[in-house]
Amino acid sequence: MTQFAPIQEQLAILKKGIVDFHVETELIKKLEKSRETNTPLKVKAGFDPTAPDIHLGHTVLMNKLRDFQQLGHEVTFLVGDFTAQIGDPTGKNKTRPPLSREQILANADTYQTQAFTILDKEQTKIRFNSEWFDDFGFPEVIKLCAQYSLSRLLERDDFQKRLSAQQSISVHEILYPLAQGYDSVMLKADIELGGTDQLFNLLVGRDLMRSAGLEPQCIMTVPILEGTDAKMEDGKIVGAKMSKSLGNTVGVMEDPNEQFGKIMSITDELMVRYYDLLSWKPQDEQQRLLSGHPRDAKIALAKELIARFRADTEANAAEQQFHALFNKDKKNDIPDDAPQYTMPMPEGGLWIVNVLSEAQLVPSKSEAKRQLKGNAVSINGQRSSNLDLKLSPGEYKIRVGKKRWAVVTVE
RNA sequence: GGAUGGCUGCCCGAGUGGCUAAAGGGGACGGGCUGUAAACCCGUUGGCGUUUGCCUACGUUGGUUCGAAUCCAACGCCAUCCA
Repeated sequence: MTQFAPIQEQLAILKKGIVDFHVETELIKKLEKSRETNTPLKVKAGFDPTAPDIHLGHTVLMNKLRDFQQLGHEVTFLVGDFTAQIGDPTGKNKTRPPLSREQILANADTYQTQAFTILDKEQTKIRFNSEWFDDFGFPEVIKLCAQYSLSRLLERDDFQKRLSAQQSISVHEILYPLAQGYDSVMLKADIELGGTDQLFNLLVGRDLMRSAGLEPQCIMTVPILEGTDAKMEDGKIVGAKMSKSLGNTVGVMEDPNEQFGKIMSITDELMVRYYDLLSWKPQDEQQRLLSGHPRDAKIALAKELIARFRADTEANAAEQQFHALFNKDKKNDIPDDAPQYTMPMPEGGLWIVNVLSEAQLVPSKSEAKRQLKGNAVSINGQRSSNLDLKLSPGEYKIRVGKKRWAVVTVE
């Protein structure tokens, strides 16, 4: 008896939401064999150990891996600790400082903790590609390079772009796809998953496996999630991918109140996309929510995600916090957990500009003055644009704009 | 090794001797309108001094000049081409 579901059933689940899929007939064969021998398929996904924090963008891939696991297959998390030293060419040509062994291990560790809010620990294996690359000698490098042609490597999209823009390509960059492909050889992966930007690398893996006499891996790519700042233009979502360096992420480990707020602030169109790629709710329920008030649909999404990464109670707390803060119709209230500051009063009163800057509500005194002039500052619910204001002893609830506040006690 | 072009504020980009804290755009922030959405309108966008003021800034270091982002020299970095 096999523990695996019928092929067509599995295929339907696995194909959902996939952008590129190579090659369906091969996957069907693999699934058949898996059923016959009652062995799970080996699903490979790479992870870049330079950034330990995972965000919603990464979870799109995780969600797909989870589908595999729920069907009984085995996920291998490949930590690219060796390849991290090369750096994927897609990035800007900043050379990043090489990470220490400890740093990589620490990153891999936090990464897993976060990943396991989605994935099943039992069905996940962790491997490091330094296992085989640390002792990889120059003769072997030559041998590996001999299996692929330069013209094929240069077909890669961003190499093409750089070539036609007359920008330079370093030699080590073209080795990256080979290294990643070789990982698949070593792991004997049945399937490799990645973002659509990984398609080229994944395909190289197929070729290298073939030349190594192995059955080539199947390939699936998932869409790249747009960051929270993506907007709608001409009926299309336009925006950079979610990435920490762009500051448009919602982190899995982030403060739930922040997560809630960030999700509430995305555009309505982007919300539909987020539902599509992130929600685990059944299709009909998603439809029902999306046909209602967009604000309520966003609330439901925010709660679903926070509950997934944390707990239901935290999701509810975040919702309440949100309502407490913003539903009171601009009462200029500030939350209970506002930062507290106590300041001594100098001769003649404490100047408001100093208060704002010392309470870290603004980055500089000049900025404090600007915000005052811009009518952004409220004190105990009263707007004030008085640059000369001095505070006498007492407690003040001070708010700058919508999102910055503090309680200041003047002694 | 040689030749050429470039290096300006968060980003792009104008600026070829004083009127330049540096046009314009983007982004960001703030205000209005809202659903902490979008769109739209308005304002702000180096720091410090509570005004008039001072300091720092146009790759780096020196120089010319009463005065330099702007002229000169050397160096550094990026890119392209030739070898």
